[in-house]
Amino acid sequence: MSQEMACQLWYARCLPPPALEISGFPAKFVAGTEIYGQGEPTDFAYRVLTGAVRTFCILRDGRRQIEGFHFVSDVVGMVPGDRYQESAEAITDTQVLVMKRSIIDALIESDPAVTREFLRWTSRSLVRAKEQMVLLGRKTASEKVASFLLQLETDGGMADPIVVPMSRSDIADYLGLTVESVSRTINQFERDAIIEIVNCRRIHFLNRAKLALLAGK
Amino acid sequence: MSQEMACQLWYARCLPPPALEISGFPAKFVAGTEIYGQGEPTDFAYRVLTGAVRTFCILRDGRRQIEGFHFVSDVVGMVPGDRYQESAEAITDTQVLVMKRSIIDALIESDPAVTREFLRWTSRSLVRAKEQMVLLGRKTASEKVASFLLQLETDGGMADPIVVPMSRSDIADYLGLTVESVSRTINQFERDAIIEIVNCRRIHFLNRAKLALLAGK
DNA sequence: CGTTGCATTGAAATCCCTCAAGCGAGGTGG
DNA sequence: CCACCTCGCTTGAGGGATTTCAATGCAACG
Repeated sequence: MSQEMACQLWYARCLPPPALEISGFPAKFVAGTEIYGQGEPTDFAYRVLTGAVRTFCILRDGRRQIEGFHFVSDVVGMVPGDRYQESAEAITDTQVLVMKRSIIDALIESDPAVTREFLRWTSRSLVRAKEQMVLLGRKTASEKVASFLLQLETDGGMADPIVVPMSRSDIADYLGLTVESVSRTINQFERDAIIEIVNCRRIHFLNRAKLALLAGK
Repeated sequence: MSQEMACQLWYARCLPPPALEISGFPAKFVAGTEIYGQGEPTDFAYRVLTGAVRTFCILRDGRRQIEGFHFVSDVVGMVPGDRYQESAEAITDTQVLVMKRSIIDALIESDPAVTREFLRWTSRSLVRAKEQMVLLGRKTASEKVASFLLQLETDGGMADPIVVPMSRSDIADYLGLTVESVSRTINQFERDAIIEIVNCRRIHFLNRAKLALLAGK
């Protein structure tokens, strides 16, 4: 793999600093349960060991915007301020390493190498967030779903029939669409022979080039 | 002003580290001209001294997503990687302080206090970006425009009739709308006695509470 | 075998976009 | 100085992509 390619992947994943392999205690969250909630004190950060996590915001009337999906080795809850601005839930049964923020923060304060790692990580997360802003603001439903599928492949590091751990509803709230639109679009992709839906949680790419073209940019 | 309030503003503004008051040379950009372009090497960062700047991405077919507006004391071009992922243009005539990235990067490498400042700054920018994702993905046109107007007031630190330095087209591409929708919404706000349009670049708030309610969250 | 939750599909509605024209301020040249 | 042009903003009418509403299908589970 070329240097260039490695860099691309690094960008895509936004891998957290190795420093976050610091000591913590393991915990399990059953699918659908809350890991932390909007407004709670930011006492802990969580490294995903198995499973997958969603972070999201809820508007007064219940509309939900999923800000990101987080897979093995990702870290969630590492946000500034003393209250979480968003919530996090386990998508599937999930094991995490729970780390005290006070310890991490102390490490950031005391070890410049760690600080720099976090800065790199955060900067890349910011780049990612900006790409998502382009998707949300200016892409059509087809483009959104195509982008998402490709993103899922890179992020999950999936084998050929990629696994879709999240529900259609999660995908919708991540892409700024409705469940129905997501469903319709994915099934249209199958009719167009771009993908094959093995089952609703397992998708096989038939025409990656077409998908990439649709994803636009 | 309470500590709490000061913190809110700090969040809203995402002020860059004072370390970025490091030496550089001044430059002027006429309204509408490019400061840096997508794909160019990231040799410089720019601190806005006067005027306003927009950063944005362009899709193949010309669709544009404005990622942010940047006012006096903001810094643009401080992104990871060796190529800009986005472009930046002067909205009005703008004076900037041009700073060599190599110098800033060296400073980040050598001075832990500076590194921490940048980490805080980037983290807050990330929080801001996530809020924008909620806006783009889940808010209606009215909610988007209301949010924008309030945001403009906080960011610009404007007096009562707030100044709108950017065009309707810029606003549209920032909110994921069309020029027409922005225009219609703003004028509807005036008909509803929520704002008074002194002229298209100067708006007076008549009912801030209503506006905040509309902005949702 | 009924229940429950998620996914799919269809039909109708709606919000926002597209297209088109008019308007007004600012700049330019005759 | 004023006609004229240009560009950005506004306004209207119509259309379309996506949502909403509603119903059905389907797989997991007790």
